[in-house]
Amino acid sequence: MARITKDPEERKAEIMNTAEVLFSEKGFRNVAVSDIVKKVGVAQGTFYYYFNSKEDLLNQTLERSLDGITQNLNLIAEKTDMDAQQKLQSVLRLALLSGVGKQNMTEHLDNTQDNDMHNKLQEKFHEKFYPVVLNIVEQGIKEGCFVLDSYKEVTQILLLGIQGYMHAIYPCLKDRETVNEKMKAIEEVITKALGMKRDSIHLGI
Amino acid sequence: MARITKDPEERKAEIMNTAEVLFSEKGFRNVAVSDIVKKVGVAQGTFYYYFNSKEDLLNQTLERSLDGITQNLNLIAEKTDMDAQQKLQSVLRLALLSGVGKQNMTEHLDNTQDNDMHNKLQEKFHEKFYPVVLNIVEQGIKEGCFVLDSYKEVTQILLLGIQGYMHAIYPCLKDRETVNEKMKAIEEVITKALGMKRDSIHLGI
Amino acid sequence: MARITKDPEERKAEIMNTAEVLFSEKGFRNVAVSDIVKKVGVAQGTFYYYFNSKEDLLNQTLERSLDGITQNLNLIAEKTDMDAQQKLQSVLRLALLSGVGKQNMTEHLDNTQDNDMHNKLQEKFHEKFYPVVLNIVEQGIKEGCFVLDSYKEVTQILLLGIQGYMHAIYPCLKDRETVNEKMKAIEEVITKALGMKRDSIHLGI
Amino acid sequence: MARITKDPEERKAEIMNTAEVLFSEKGFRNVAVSDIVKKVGVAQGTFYYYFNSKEDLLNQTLERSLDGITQNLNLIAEKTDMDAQQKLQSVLRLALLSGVGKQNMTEHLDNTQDNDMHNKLQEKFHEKFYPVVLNIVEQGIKEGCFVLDSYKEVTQILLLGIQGYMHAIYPCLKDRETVNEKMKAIEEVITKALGMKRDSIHLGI
DNA sequence: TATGAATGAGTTTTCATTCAT
DNA sequence: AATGAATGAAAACTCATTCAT
Repeated sequence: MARITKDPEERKAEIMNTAEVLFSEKGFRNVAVSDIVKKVGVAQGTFYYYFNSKEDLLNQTLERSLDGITQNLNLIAEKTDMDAQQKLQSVLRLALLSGVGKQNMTEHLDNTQDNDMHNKLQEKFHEKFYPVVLNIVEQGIKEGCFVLDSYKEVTQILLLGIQGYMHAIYPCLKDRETVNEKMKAIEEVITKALGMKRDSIHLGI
Repeated sequence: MARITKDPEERKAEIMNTAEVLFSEKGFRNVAVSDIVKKVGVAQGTFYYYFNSKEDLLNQTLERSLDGITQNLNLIAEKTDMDAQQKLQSVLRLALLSGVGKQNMTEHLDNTQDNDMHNKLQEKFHEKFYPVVLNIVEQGIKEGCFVLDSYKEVTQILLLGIQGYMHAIYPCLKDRETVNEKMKAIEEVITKALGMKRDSIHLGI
Repeated sequence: MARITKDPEERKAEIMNTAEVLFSEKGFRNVAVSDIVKKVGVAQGTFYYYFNSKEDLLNQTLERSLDGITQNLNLIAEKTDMDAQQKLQSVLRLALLSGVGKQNMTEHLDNTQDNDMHNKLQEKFHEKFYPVVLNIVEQGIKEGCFVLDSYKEVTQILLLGIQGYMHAIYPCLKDRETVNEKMKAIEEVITKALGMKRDSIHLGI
Repeated sequence: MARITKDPEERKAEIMNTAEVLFSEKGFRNVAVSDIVKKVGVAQGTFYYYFNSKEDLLNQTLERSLDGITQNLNLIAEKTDMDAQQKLQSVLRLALLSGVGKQNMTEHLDNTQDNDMHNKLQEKFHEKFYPVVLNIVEQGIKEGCFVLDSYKEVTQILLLGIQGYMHAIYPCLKDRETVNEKMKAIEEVITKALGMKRDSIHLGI
């Protein structure tokens, strides 16, 4: 077959894009490397020139897809003109919204199919997200607008709860009304658990 | 090979026990049916005499391993001589403690290995646990000792958060001190999120 | 389970009846011994008390289902008040008609599924049918109403042709009109190949 | 094991050839894919690189084995310098002769073993053969050298009869004498059933 | 960089049959 | 006559990965 040489970066991106689509359609486990290369139009071996393994591809794909959010997350966190509560609100909205986006990587999967990928995504997300939020919480405590004791642990519990909750309710998020209702619940837990004094944060759309 | 006939219940339990051990050692995906039967000392066919598939075995095993807790959970929930706060405390302690026990099914796994089983267990656990807790929360609201709005959602978020948290910190639960520290965090979230008036619940050991 | 003892013949017949139904529904290969015993309501072992093997069951079942026709076939063949042509006609009608009946043992099968059974049936049928027809043909030659040289071979070819043809067209035999049309073709071949002088035989309905 | 790369076409042919031999020796059902690859000396996976399934291999093998005849069949059918009777004779000889050759795919089988393959071959053969012969018969009717009514059906019956007959007598075809005897029978049926005016066709060797 | 043929271990599942009771 | 638990061989297919070119 004709040998088509491309810019390596381009080629790699091509593979990752295709994989991302296939993974979200059929689940990591159910997508064979051969499926990916077939769709991209390259040889089996080419894949292994760019990635060490299928697992490696998954990692890179997930990593890449979190990079965007992470950057924005950090941007917010570093703002000096926002108080902790404002930051928290922004950061949560961003995460929740993009979470919905990220969802497209997993939404078609019934549970059995592909927990691997979903878990990994969750985990990686938590890894990026937790430090940022923790930072904000610390700021909030210093500023006196959050009041809580085991703030590290509580923050972790809250984030994990929200993540799990979002995962559980994704299928139900059809209309704005439902979304807002769910968001209200999240607001409530956060507000109370962080011991916010003033008014609560607002996440609805 | 010598044909050893046993009481069906016994044989089935034998298989399930062995499977439980192997699953926790190597992960569901990494245990072949052939591994199980080899260890039990029966023929491959015998396995399929008792279970429709490997998946079926997993379901039954998990189900069985939750049965005990579920019963106790319900026992507590139905008590008439405990107020909501007492019930909640008991129920959480039970879950947390047994959760530690349940851990033996997953403790040896590094993360990559076996999300299938773990997720399924989580899910099944949540299915059993959530209704019970929800009931208690409703009771607490009626009794006036819990104060919160979106109680259904908040309860769900809290439970998922705790589950996720427990999962995340299992490797760290070495000494009583650490455990108590983590428990304190859980107490704090719960107490605040449910808007408990009086003193908080206590989960430490 | 309750042990229900029955008259052996009855029990055996019960199994054969059930098997016949299942075979015709799903094909010999696709019916497991366990399916049969389950439906009959006896134990696996009971099956092997009555039959040496699954194959044995098939043979006996087919044999039994051909016995009826064979008897009738012989009855006709032995008549002394019919000439060869009349006999041939009767015999063919009988076979064709019962063939349609026999069809219920194979009609639901797509070709891949179960040629074993069908071939065996065909073969057994031919074994019973051929001698009878051959006999009639010989009579016809003596009587002078059939004129042909290699009568043994020609008879065989004709019968095999008809069998194959019937098999091929079974799916099309919806209405009387179609049937008659097909029968006419059979009449034509027979009449010509056997070199019948007088008018032809008639098989339509 | 040493990795030996070959021209794909060659490798595929190699597999098909080996399969053809094994199938004819032991029957399709009784040949495992592992048998084939072992004999060819390639890995199991290699097989599935070239064929989608064992069934697929069978189809391709049979198809290939009919290709030669089919081409010759058509060549004859399209001749303009032969009358229908000549064509029919040529076509039948070709089929009968090659049929004997084709026999190597099934000759070692006792009846139980392998109807799948044989039926499929028969069917595929009929599919190719029937249209050609039908065409010739139509030509013959136009030319006036064949006289019959339900020519389509009659042709089908004749071909199926001959096919079945050939199958039945293969084991007996030892010497030229026997063959000629059987051929004579075929000639007779054909000649009579098609209502040939002039002298009959001749198939002997 | 890229190809694509080749690898081969690994897995679930089916089912006819046996046999101790 | 009947049970039903137990057997175990067999078999098709998958797919991540390798490697000679």
